[in-house]
Amino acid sequence: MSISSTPTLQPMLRKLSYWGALGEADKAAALALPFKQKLIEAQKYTVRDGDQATHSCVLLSGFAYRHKVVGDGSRQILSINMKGDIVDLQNSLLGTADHNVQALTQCEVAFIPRDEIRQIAFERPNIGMAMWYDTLVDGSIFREWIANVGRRDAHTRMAHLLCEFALRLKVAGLGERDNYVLPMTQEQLADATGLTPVHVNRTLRALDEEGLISRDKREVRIADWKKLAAAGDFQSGYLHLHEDQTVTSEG
Amino acid sequence: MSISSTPTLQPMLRKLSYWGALGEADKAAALALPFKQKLIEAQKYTVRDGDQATHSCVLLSGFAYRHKVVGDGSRQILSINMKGDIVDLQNSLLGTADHNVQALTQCEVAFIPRDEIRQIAFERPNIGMAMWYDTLVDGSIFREWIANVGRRDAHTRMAHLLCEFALRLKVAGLGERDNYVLPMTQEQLADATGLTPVHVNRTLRALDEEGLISRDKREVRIADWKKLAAAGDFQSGYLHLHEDQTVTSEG
DNA sequence: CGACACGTTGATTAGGATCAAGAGTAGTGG
DNA sequence: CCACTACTCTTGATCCTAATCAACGTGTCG
Repeated sequence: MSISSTPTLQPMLRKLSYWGALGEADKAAALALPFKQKLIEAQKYTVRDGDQATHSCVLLSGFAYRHKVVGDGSRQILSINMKGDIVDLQNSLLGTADHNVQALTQCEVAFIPRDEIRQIAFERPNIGMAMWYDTLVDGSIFREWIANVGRRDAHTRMAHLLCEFALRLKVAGLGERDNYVLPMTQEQLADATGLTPVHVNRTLRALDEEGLISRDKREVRIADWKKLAAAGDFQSGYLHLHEDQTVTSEG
Repeated sequence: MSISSTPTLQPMLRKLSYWGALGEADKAAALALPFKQKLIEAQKYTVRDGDQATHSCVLLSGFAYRHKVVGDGSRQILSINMKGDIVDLQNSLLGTADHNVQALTQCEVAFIPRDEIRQIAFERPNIGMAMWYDTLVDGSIFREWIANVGRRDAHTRMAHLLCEFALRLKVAGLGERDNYVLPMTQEQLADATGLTPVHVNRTLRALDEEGLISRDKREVRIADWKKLAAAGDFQSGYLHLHEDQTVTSEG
């Protein structure tokens, strides 16, 4: 199953270290966690709503997303996950998955047994706190998304999403704040924003025509960060990033 | 500051015990946590977006809600909290509050220092896991709310909210599943569902006229649970309740 | 009894959904 | 190598759900 020559949980460690300082012993213990690595094709599920989860998935490369399907068959995307994310720490600790996890692009995923996660979390409080913190930041982003789909109009909503991606991709080392590739179709953007694909298309065009962004395929170029952040009612506090990365209203 | 003759964190302990078995020593340690008790009047804030949080609030009685205010001034309610809830474990652990916490009714609130929470969580893994679990269930409810405001129409959305309250109030020992008092104005229901007060009013009337619920002031009576759950696309899994309380589609 | 918050209802508007169709673009197989 | 296919993106026309605007009723409390 292993793909790369030196499979490693390094991306996860990077993320955890971001949330809280870890000692050398912590880092060694985290890297020593047992895992199975798999290559997941785009569109494949790694977790399905209702599954009894026994493992957590760490994204080593690629993008994944979590979503729910409601009664009439329409889909709501709940979050986008990228390199280093411990996708689904939630599902695995809660036992029963309450949503789906699906590969957005081809992904390398490390599966870590649930019990190993629990154990290291309590044997090594620094790691435990970083993991808890990670799930709390996840929760914070969910709250922002509730406000986004609940109370912002389509134009503001899209601008907000583009700003969030910009910062998160930058922090993950996957792009520049003002220039990145969005690995999603407009249909997926629609499912993330609670809009229709047609309206996403028009909203993006509007943002483009206003000079806030420019697009080439799925590459997004942010012409004026301050203006886009203002248009998107975006304040980065909810991402709980370190100060030097909270480039919200400043250049 | 103490109000009742025997101030106690018992409601919090009840909630934590619900998520995971605690030993006698765990329970004693939890009840021995230092706290300041205050009586909070309805509409008063206990936490404001942006605050540097130093304490967690435990609701000993009454109802509170968490919300965000977006750029155009409109408000999105993120969750309703009730007796026993450790409102804002998130904000206090993350350090900076990313949303507001406001009393819905008059509340008795116990404020526990943040460091005491962290300490007990790692000294007593059972308690730590229960707290983590609690924040994870919170996250699960947020995810469901994203789907609710993002992809369900007003009728379904309201029915879903009424079902959620029914179960949560019952589990908290504050009402019957088929008959409870909803301590919210229609304006607040609107802010929870991403609708307008006028449309909430009409939607409630529609549910009433269809015979799914009946109302008297703010008392809600659910005429036919199965029908309401079906109308609300409600499946209780996301609440992560124990099996005997997952009365979703059955009687 | 007056003030005020909350609930209710009607009339009209608007933001976004839906329906429909054509234009890239990439992959596939003969 | 090119036709075929399928997916994504784009645009136009129309419809509909929920928002907005407005007014009145009801209950409560000082």
